[in-house]
Amino acid sequence: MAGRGVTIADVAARAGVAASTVSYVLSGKRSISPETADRVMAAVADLGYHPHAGARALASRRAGVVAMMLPLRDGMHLPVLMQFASGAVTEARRHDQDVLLMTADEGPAGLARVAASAIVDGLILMDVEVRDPRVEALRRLGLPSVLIGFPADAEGLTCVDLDFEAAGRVCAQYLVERGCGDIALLGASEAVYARRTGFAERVREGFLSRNAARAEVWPCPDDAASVQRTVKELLTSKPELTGLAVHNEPAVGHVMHALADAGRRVGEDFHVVVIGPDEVAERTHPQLPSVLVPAETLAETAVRHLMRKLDGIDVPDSTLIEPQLTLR
Amino acid sequence: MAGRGVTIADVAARAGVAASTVSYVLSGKRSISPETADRVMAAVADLGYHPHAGARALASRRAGVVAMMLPLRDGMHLPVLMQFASGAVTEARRHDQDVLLMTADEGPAGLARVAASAIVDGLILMDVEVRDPRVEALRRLGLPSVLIGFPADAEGLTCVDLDFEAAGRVCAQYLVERGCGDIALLGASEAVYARRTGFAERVREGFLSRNAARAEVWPCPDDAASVQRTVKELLTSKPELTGLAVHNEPAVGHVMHALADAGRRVGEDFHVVVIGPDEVAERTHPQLPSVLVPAETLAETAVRHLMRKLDGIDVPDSTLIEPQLTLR
DNA sequence: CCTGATCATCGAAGCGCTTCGACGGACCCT
DNA sequence: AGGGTCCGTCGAAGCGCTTCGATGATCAGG
Repeated sequence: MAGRGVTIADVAARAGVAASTVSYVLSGKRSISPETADRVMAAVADLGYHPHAGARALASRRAGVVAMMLPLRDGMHLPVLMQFASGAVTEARRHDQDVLLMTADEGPAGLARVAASAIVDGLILMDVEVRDPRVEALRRLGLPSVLIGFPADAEGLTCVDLDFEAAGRVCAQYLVERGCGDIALLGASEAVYARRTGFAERVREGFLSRNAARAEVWPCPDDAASVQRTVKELLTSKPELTGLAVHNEPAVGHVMHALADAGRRVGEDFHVVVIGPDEVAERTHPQLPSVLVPAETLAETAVRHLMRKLDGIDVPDSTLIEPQLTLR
Repeated sequence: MAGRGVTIADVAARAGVAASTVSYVLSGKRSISPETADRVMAAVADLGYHPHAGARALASRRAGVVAMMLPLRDGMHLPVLMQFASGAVTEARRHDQDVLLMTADEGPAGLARVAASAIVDGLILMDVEVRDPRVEALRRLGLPSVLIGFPADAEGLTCVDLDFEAAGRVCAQYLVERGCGDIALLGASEAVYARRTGFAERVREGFLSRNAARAEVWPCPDDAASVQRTVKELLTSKPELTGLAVHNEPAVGHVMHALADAGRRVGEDFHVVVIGPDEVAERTHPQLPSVLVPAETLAETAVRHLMRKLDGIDVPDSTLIEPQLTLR
């Protein structure tokens, strides 16, 4: 009934077996007769026994904890972060692991610390950038890890991310199916393209792959004035444009205004699709179809891959999650 | 330089001392001569030594980890949650502790598990409700803990929260200072009052304490129609009303529309103040002054209190954080 | 009925650390 | 000079678990 202070010896005594036998029942690493196993499990339940995490870590060289490093401070999109954290914790618990939360600003030193102190068995690194000092540290430390996102040099690393190319393709597809003639992708500002080339580039390529002849990609800053201007220029330069994909969260609202100002009726003679979180696509009138970053799935996949690696099972270096188009 | 696999014995050998001496240098629990200490610290740095967390936990009965249980799934206000997590991790690291992330849906069983496995030394429980099964478990387990929020029976527990009564008072004060004659508090729907009486009640009392004769409190659901109706009734029944405090996040936008419909010009002949997150108060035209839930401060205070408790130092059972009014 | 294999269980040896008691030397007091 | 303190350091004993090799017991095959 207690819990606090119950050791494996107590369980062993109550079940009338050796401590090692209890350990084997619990881990299943040697075969134990069903009768003995039952008696042990009953004792465990009676006493409310839980193995001491530290002792277990010391003896087995497995902490039963994985670290999750999140960019907790800056302008990351919050809902995505939460879904991610929630997905990771839930999946980890399914594998009987706990999750240690680290902030990205602990940086490489933080990684070195958790690796050396053996406080965690592995690591999930979120929001990896193209040039990320943590990536080098990771490689040096040899700590099993899974990254969300792709750094410039992913050699030998396990990475998971949304298949952004497919996302671009899905958006183009959607617009073409709606009968749009000319279509365009309104992207992020140049700055974002510069910072994480990979991901914006991949959306562009996917978008253009569908109907390249009549598709264009326009980068665009996200302030109201720039969006207003960009949309105006776009409509002028391509009079037959009737479909627009927007891969720029903060700009979505402004885009809708600019289209309304230009006399386009979205949902009727004009179509818009968003790459971004649900809330953004739901806050407009009319609500827009969207492809979202499936944070929960990403987290689950990352954790699952990490567990595999810890068990010495091979996982693919690179895993791309299929985008899901939500109609509204 | 290595890190992985470096033990205290390696450090001891390199510094030419006994392992226990290294331990004492690191913990400061016995006096060691400066020369020896220097040599040890040099060896630690050279080898990149970090104590093995499991071994340390086993021998010292201190894990160096605290758990943080968050409601990661449901409709909690996200920015608050993130600020909270970020504040807690940062403060914990200052005390050389790590943070284990748990979801509220692990419930009492989760608490029992982490307590019995000694994987954490203490616990921070966020978003405590008036009737919370975890609270009873906590008391039973005797795990050192700090709660954010006040359960019905806080006897013997350490709780931290915003001083909601002061928040109500500050809002009334603000309106009175703006020369408002009659003022009102538009509160949450009855349901919220029912769920966590404490906190809504306390705002009401604070609000009424300032100028009770000319102040009223109106509960209100948060859908557009209800808000529209409530505001209209309010303005009719109190023609001299020129100041309104809104303690109902989702309703704020609707309140502004209703006031505009009624011809009130907020910021000129009418004043509104919000109790809620910054984003809500910033999304209106004009932006509104507001009292926010200081998540980061709450988290830091909670962690600090927990550290104290772990060190056997007394902390107050109940700590109320002063509200801060942000003018805009 | 003996041999060798297989199965279920045990005991002991660590895992890397903290902590307690002990011990020699330096220092102070008389 | 002798006794008592205090200081700095050491060695050994565990913390609670896993894991390895060993040990009986059981059983099939000859």
